[in-house]
Amino acid sequence: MIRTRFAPSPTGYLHIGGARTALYSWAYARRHHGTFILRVEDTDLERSTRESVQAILDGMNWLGLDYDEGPFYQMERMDRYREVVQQLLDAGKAYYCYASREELDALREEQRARGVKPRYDGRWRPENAHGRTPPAGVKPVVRFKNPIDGAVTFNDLVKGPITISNLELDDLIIARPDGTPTYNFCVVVDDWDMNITHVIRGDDHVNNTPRQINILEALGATLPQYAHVPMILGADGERLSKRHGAVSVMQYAEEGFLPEALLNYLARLGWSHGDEEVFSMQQFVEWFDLERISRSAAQFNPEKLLWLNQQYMKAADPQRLANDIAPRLQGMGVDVANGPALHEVVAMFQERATTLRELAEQASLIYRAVAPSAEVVAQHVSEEIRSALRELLQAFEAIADWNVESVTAAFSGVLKAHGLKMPKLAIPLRVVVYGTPHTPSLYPLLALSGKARVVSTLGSFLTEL
RNA sequence: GUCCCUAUCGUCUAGAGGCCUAGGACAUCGCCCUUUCACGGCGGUAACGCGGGUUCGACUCCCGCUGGGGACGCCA
Repeated sequence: MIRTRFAPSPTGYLHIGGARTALYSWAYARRHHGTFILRVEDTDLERSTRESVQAILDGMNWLGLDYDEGPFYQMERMDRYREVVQQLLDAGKAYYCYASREELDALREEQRARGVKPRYDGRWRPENAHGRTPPAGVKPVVRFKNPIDGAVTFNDLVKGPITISNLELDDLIIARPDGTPTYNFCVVVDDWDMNITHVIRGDDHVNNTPRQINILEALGATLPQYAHVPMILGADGERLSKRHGAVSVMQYAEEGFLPEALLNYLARLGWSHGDEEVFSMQQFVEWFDLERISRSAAQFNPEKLLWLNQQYMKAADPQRLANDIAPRLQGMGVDVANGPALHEVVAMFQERATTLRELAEQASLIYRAVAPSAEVVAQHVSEEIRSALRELLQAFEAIADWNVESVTAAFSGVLKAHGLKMPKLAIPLRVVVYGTPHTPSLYPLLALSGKARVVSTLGSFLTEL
């Protein structure tokens, strides 16, 4: 039975790198009918916040990444960690270290200056410290007794075999003077207790893996399989940060991206199934395979995400999109009640918008008049056109049954009377009624807008001057 | 600095020694469609980092170099 987990620390928002890791972990469990667990690593009291926990939960929820167990919180498992620390101490696999921070800082500095890797030198290891008496009044940390020779090799499911010599490792601190456990230790105990079979996590944990394996072995635990997925870089190839724009998943929600589009993009960023580009989560789960994850970091490409989002927007059910943008329109102060049904408006605009935000803005034109700027008017509406528009207004006013046919007939009549080609009159009319020369196909648009709206906007424009 | 990982168009990638005249997608450029803007259709530009091996034959395997990323906390 496959058991995977996503273990974020609540020190910020769910960012897209974390979201992709969660997605892969989730998909792997789903693919194999296993269990997906959410675990919140909140042992850093300085930086962990309730808001961050909520933000992560919101992000997972918005993406539809549902978990079968959890969320578990490490802060609630303190007793268990202390118990295991004691177990290691009793077994002689961990020991107390009295070295002060200053002492360790000096050691590190000296090692760095010598051009070697900074490591704890094992000065309080029992075999080195015999006869030495602990300094009075110092509360010790607990260190894990890492093997001093040999090497740790594990077969990473995405990167292949990785070997790290124990010479590179040192005796890491597993408990602070106050007894609280540290990260690498909590992870080990949790993965062990939760029977995690596949640890799927970010690339930045590769170097932690041999340490964790050594502890797991000291505990006599069965080792999980590891799969380290590469990082996501910003569009400039640098590590993703705030200055790259949106890094939080919920920010994409606000900007009007569809969760399935983001999911599809993230799935395809660093993983592939032949030439497939647009696919549902159901298909993704069927295809997903850790071996197909690429081994190097990928750059985030906002343009492609936008394109994908548009693909999903075009294919989406208009009613669903209408529900999605209704709150946005309300927020913009647009009253939809007195106009045509929102889903009909959406159907007319959905293939022209790349995001829900854009769709809302475009749809709003149907419900409220936006006066064109004087510049735009000057550019598109000449005196000659103005007289044609007056005639058009009269023709429109005369229409009893306002629909595509009657609007077309009225418009064509004026066109013919003035010897004008379609765009000559269509563009000025767009500008006057909708405030912009760029709109969907004119006749259906006018028909949908309704006689009252068209006639009043056109009428007030013509009487203003 | 030390260790680990990594390397195909600008970007995401396909490629499991001959199928490669290196394919797809985004972006970009051009043409078509057209009632504007989009959508859509067609086409173009564009890549195997470098040097050594191995082999009859390397994008594919090995080594080195270089580039990129990561780790080296009483953070997670």
